[in-house]
Amino acid sequence: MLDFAILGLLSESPMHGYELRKELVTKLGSIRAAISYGSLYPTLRRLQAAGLITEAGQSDRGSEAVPALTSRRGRVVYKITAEGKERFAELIAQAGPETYDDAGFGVHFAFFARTDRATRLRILEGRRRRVEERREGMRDVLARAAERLDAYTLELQRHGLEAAEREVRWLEELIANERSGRAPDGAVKPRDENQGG
Amino acid sequence: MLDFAILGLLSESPMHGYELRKELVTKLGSIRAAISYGSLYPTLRRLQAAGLITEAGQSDRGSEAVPALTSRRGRVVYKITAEGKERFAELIAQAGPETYDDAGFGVHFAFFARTDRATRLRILEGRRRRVEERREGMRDVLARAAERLDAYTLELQRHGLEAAEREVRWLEELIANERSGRAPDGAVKPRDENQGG
DNA sequence: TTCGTCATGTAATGGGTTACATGATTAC
DNA sequence: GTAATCATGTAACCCATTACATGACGAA
Repeated sequence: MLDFAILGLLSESPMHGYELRKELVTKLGSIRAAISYGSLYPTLRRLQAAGLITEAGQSDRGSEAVPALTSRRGRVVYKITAEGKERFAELIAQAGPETYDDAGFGVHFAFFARTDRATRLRILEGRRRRVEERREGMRDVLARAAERLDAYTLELQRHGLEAAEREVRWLEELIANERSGRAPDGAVKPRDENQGG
Repeated sequence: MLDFAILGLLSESPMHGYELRKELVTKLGSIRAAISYGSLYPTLRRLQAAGLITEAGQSDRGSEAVPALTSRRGRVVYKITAEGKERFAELIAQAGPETYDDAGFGVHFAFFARTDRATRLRILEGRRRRVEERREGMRDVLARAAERLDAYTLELQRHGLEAAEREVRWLEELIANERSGRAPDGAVKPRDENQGG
């Protein structure tokens, strides 16, 4: 999941770890808390060791003046490699069971702008089915075990059920939009969805 | 979290692992998926080793002597001990930061029927604050970074924001009910109709 | 010079999962 | 007597967290 998100962000532009973490918040803030450094930095090293990302040096991207000379420590800017792009393309094309849970779905959705429509549809439909199953489970409990459950437990189930129903409706809308060729904001999408750097 | 839930369920009635897992689903199904056996059974052993639960011995199904030798398979019914009850009382009285995230809040809420009102209020208010912070974060992103984000990322944020707003309203209702001495099932509480479209 | 923020990193740990492996009970 | 389900258990792993530790750098 982290691999996926990092590759995705670095394929938009080179960044250092600290910055990456902030971008992760703006991109995935609605589906998970900020990633910890204890997770982020080892992951960057691992991706680098695997040849999927590489240190960019300081030349490409000057939002500000980069300190001319730093000794050992200092910001390390990473950029994605050709292999990394390949790997990201593989990940973004996946649409299996692991793509339907909260985390997997969220990350995939966050990169839907660079996912082809057929894959988007498969993911949305898989996710819908998954949420419908959860919804049915909760309906079952409410129908089957309501009497022996206390008021708070019931309220929790009702709230969960409502959230599931709402998500299913949301997904149906998104699916309908995909089928009719609209972006989620209702605008008709341009033919080419690739974005420049 | 598992410890908490297991102690809570076993303090209602003795159960074996498999049964416990099913009860966990009906009690916590709205906040997390079913627990795996690879997590459940080792936890039971650990709780037993810690003296918080103990084997209830004779089965409720009338099977007699336990085969003393090699394979001691078969259902193992556990019940809570006095120490376990104490521990559960400690856990249920907690209302700290760890009680405000999704998992912690959900489990605590599921046992609200056995939590005193002051603690319920502290937890609900702490949770509300936590969700409000998330909500503000998402509002911030939408206000600050909307232009440079694609339609799907924005839709994800909007959906997350809406969910957070909804949860805050739900919590406010619950808090108001607690303050006026009503249970969430509407026993005394005049409950609104489900809002329509 | 001390504080706050940016920035990177390691060690220990945690709380689970999946895959594997087997035994006991029930329905046919 | 066998298939399905109930029931328990272990080993290996995974993906992250917290706590700790260092260091650069600008501003008060």
